[in-house]
Amino acid sequence: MSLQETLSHQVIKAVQSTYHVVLDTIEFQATRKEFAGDITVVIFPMLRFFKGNPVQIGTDIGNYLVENVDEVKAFNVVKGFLNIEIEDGYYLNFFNSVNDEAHFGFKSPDENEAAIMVEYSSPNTNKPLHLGHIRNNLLGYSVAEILKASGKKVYKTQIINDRGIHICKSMLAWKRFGNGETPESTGLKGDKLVGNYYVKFDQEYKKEVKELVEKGISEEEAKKQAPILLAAQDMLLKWEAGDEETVTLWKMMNGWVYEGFDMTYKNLGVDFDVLYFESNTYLLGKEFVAEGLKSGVFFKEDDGSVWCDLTEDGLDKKIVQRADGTAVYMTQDIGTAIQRIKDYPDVGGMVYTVGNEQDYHFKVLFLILKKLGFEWAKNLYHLSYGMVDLPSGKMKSREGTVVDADDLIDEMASTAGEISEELGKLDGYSNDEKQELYKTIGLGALKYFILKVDPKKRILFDPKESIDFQGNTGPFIQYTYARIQSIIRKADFDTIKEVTEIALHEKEKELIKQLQQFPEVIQNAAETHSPALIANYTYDLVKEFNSFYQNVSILGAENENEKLFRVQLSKKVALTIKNAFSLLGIDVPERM
RNA sequence: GGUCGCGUAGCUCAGUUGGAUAGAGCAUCUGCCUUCUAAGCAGACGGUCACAGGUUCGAAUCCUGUCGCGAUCACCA
Repeated sequence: MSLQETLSHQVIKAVQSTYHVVLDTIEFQATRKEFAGDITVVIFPMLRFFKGNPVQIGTDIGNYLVENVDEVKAFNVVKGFLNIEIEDGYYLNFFNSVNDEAHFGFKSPDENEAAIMVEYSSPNTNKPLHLGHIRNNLLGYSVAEILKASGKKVYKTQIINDRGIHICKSMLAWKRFGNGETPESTGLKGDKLVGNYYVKFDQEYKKEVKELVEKGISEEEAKKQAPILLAAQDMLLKWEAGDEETVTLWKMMNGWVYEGFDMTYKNLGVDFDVLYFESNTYLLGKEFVAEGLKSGVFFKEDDGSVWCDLTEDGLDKKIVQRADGTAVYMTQDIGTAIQRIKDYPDVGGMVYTVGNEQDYHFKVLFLILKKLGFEWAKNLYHLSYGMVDLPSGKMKSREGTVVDADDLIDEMASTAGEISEELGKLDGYSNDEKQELYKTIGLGALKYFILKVDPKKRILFDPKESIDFQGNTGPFIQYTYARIQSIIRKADFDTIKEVTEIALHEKEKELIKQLQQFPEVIQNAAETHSPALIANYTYDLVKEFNSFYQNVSILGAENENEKLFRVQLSKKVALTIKNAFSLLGIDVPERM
């Protein structure tokens, strides 16, 4: 039984014996720093069930607890708050009971429980990844790791948008202006090379539109009739018809892009268990559209297009198949979802990491899947996140304001390098070790910067101000970890022995209390799909540790027992930092 | 216009199922490196929680309305 459960039980008994009322639940909160005590019972809610003076009630309960609960040392009452002081022994026992757990706070996956599939990234294959994709990838990866740590089996996946007019534009431009360029011949990353031709297409297209307008054609008409656009559309038709030359070109250029993406994913430290490609799934939804038509979930318009009427659910009518019989985005998403459950029958729910601009789409998708009668449809969750904006507004590729993912990662590492060089604490590190470390720190700063904010809020990123390395940042937390490692390296004695009979320093007690919360924080973060909770928890833990570190000597403790305990406690904090950061996909360094 | 989301210190953000005097970091200012890494610690300054009502013993938190910002309402994805 946890301490809170014990206390809850005893408070109910105390109230029962004095006031003859049986309460259902007792409200607890952590005691505020300015008052003596460790845990606080809020008296106010009790007044609903019986009359009395809150201070008197608190005092009565406090006296009862001191007498009947071993762990309760003392109490004080401030207004309607009963602050309870807990015996050091309780915290010491708790610490010793979890001290040897390698993954304290994590739950191992329950094989009987349904697995969850987490989708993230899911880029188009016509241009490189940018800062927006970084937020998506970090969020999806982190939520997947958090779900795993909370005891779920998880599959990471993505749907790669490998077909459509966008990739045809890059293909066409490359064919016309590329002179056979390849990543090898240019030394460019494949995704960058293909992205360049996407830009080239847009330039040519604009030129043609302008020329047409000068010839007296309306702008609207010109935008539709520009020859290069017509050629791209023609290419898409050829692709759909399976034209060999087109398909070969498509395969080659997509191949370049995948190689480029893989490098970026590797750099970012994210991975996937299974990939889905739109070119494989875009036709899948159609059979379920046919089924939905039969069962009356969908209806057919005179022109042959198929719709779902969602007006009764407060939404609109939504098209699920075009008049010409081809698939729309919705058709494909219906098919992909069903396909995934077929491929992985143990999956009972899915998380879609997609920006909040698609809130409506997913609302509709989930509703349609429910109407089609899929049991798992109630376990679908749209992990909707806010856009990453620049001070100038949205990132626009045509205006060259896009923050490229690879560039940003490199810049972060080189900034980390500059700061490290200035501080000069890396004597004995080889150049390779240094580069590795700079990347760890740079990525730590970037990932923490993005993950510490609530996913649904939009992020303002100012490239000029860059990302901090001090205060509430990734490097600050990494630094604390490195400091602890330094102490552990210096503690050249056996640290296994269990310490029992010591009085806890206030800072030590606070640290243990902080550690105690970790399991609950993980569960909470999993339920709310929020890496920000993990980030904030880790920051609080680290702040607490630094205060301890600066105010209490660890290796210079008064006696061997205390020294041993402080090293153990520091070690545990370091391990918790490492584990918590692993949930955010952030590495920790041994030195920095 | 309809729908959804957001609005907390100069800036970037926390704030648990409603609870004590709303918390951090950055920036500004004070102290602290003959002692375990100063990317740190200790402190100061900084608030009409967008605004107005309502519910409650108690509201940043719940309800209603107003204003501001963003997204969305495609046979695009």
